[in-house]
Amino acid sequence: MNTDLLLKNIAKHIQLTPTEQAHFIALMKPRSLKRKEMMLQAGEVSRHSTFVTKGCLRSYTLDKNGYEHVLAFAPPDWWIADMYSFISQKPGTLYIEAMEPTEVLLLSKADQQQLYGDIPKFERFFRIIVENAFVSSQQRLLDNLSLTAQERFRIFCEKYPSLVTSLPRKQIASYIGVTPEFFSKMMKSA
Amino acid sequence: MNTDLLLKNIAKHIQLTPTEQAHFIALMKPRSLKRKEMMLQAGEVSRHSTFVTKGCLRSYTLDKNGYEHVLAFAPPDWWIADMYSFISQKPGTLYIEAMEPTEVLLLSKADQQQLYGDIPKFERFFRIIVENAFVSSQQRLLDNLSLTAQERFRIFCEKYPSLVTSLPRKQIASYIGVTPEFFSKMMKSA
DNA sequence: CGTCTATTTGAATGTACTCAAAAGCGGTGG
DNA sequence: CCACCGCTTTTGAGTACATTCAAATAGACG
Repeated sequence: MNTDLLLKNIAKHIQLTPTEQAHFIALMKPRSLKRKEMMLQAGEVSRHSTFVTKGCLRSYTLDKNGYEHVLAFAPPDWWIADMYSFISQKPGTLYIEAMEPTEVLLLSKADQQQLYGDIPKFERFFRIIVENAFVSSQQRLLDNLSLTAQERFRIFCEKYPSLVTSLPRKQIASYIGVTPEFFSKMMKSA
Repeated sequence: MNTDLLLKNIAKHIQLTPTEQAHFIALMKPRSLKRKEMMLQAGEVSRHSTFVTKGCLRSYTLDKNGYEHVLAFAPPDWWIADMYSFISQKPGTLYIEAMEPTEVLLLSKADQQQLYGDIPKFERFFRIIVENAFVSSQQRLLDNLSLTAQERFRIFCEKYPSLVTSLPRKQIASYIGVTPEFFSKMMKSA
């Protein structure tokens, strides 16, 4: 299992001793997912923080008309969860699905809480991760309020250059908040 | 200055000893703002976390056409900041303005960092605050992607019942992402 | 009380959606 | 490795939700 990527991800924000590294890694449980396999379904309780080492996950909701709305993509080196469900331990509203064969490392809620108490540096690490996620989410919200679909797509291209070429257009359309039909027309005229 | 509200706000998530409480309160600097007074301008660096004890703040951006887009309202018992600027200590994009005579308590970035090291419970407190803010932000993003203006307004009414009656409709319109003109028409037909 | 801002109203416009159907592409099994 | 099937992408016509601009009215703060 690819723990190098994870340790480097963590080293961006906190420094761990070799012992702490080993202790932490021992808590991470690997899991492989097939293409289209579900990590989490709406209605379930999210019991883990998930770190992606290979492939790609996406989280989305279904609206009352049955349409999907993509909340996030998680390529390698990203953390993902249904944060609402994870912190409240109540049934969530998100689906998390593998878009291709994917490998993840799972940290259980209990182990994560334990880690916060044992090694406060980890509380700092996850605080920083969530702060950054919050900033991104707010920026995306403002982009949705103030920009056209065309401009939101341009920003998506800048922010996720590798995903632009690898993801189905339908998924990108959903992320930026337009229908696949409109996205197709937009691409032609641009 | 109203430190009771602040101590109760904190007690929702962590327990402090009387000494810790006193130490913390000593770091909070009070400030009064007049109606329409700016706490922060776009282009400035956000140097404090702000806790509102009276009145109401709002954060917003200006788009390239000069239109305002409200990111957040902060009535009493709420924390607010330009999180991007606060964590990066770079010039931000948000304006934070008092909507009415407002009283706040300010915690400087330096003092907050110090607090994280001295009393790890505070790192936990702010982690939890940001986690909740992140969940709200994501939910609002999904609402903007999947609901009509009508439905977003209904959700706003449920979530901020006190603000619905006290805020100018123009501000609510901006928050839910429609023009004041359309908001007016929507209210008539509903 | 006066002025400035918020709100309403109306008409014309635009951006993006819905529905339907054809064309293209890719994964999976034989 | 190929062919088929299913899903993605495209295309077109009609429609809806929301915007823009202009102007009248109402309301609130100093």
